[in-house]
Amino acid sequence: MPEGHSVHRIARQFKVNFVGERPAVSSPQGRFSEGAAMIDGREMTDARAVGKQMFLEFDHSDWLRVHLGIYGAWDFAGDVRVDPTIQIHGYTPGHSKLGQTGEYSRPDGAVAKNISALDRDGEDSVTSIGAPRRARVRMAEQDSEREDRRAFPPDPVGQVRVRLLTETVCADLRGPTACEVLTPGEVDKVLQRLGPDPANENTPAERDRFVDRASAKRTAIGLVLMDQSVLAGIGNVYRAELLFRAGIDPHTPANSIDRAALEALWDDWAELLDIGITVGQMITIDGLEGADYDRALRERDERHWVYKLEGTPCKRCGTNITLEEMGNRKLYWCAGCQH
DNA sequence: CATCGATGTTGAG
DNA sequence: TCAACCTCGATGG
Repeated sequence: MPEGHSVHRIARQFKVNFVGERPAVSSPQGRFSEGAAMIDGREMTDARAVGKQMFLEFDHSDWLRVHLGIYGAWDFAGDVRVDPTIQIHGYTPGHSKLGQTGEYSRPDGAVAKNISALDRDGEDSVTSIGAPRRARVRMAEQDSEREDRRAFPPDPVGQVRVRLLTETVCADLRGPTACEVLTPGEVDKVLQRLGPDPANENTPAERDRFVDRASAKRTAIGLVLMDQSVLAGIGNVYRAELLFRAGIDPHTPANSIDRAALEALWDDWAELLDIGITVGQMITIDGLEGADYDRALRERDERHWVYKLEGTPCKRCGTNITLEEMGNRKLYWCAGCQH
């Protein structure tokens, strides 16, 4: 799925295109007709992401909670506005770059240099930022933007669980694991079961919350990082890549890891997440520039250290990358680099 | 064109 | 522990 970064991107798209509007809400597929009727025509007053969950608020009271699960996706259509803080890459024939992103500044004031490579004209790598334009924008595991010549609003394609529709924009949800209307109290209950999310609050206190929860567990750190009640938003890709970057063996019991090392994990996660939100790709190899960076945008193998690279030599030490099962998921790591 | 597998979670057993 | 959820790109014949 979409790990945490995608959900933050989608929430930003809702902020820009729907908050302040009174969308018509329906369930073309029918499986969410009752819930849709509860929020139909009401004003969307907030859009938030916490970990992998998104919450859309209506009339400052009820919330639509959406979890994309492993293959859920949102499709935006119509005159779609792209949030100025995010980039969307995709093949868009004849579509020149609409905006310059320049260097990308992080909340701490530092500048992530490898992002600046985006300001170049690319044949099939396009940075899309700017005014609303007629487009189809898919927000899922892999975001994309295409021209859209269909009439507006488009006929629902496939099983659309929810459609939100304003005069100018349409958002279709398909394949979610969760889609329900909640009261504020019910939302609180969900949030209580979620750990901190550095994209919402990256403070020493929040970092301590993570470190406290993690160091209370003797479970393998590879499992703890996937536990959404410890740290919200990490999935299978970021887990593998974060542990490689930290040089930590995924089997290490969390409670045997230094506080300082756990703090460093939080900091690194905050940084990777930030890049993921901005770029729309899980770029977990640092310092790529120019053609290398462009290649990383297109090819998964070029942006990761270990994920789905089993059997190939580690890019750092040459040891073959290991694949094993951990917690019903595939775990990729380098026995040469991670101890 | 059929089949597989996935960046996730829930809930039955 | 494992199937179900229900989508779709990648893979193979």
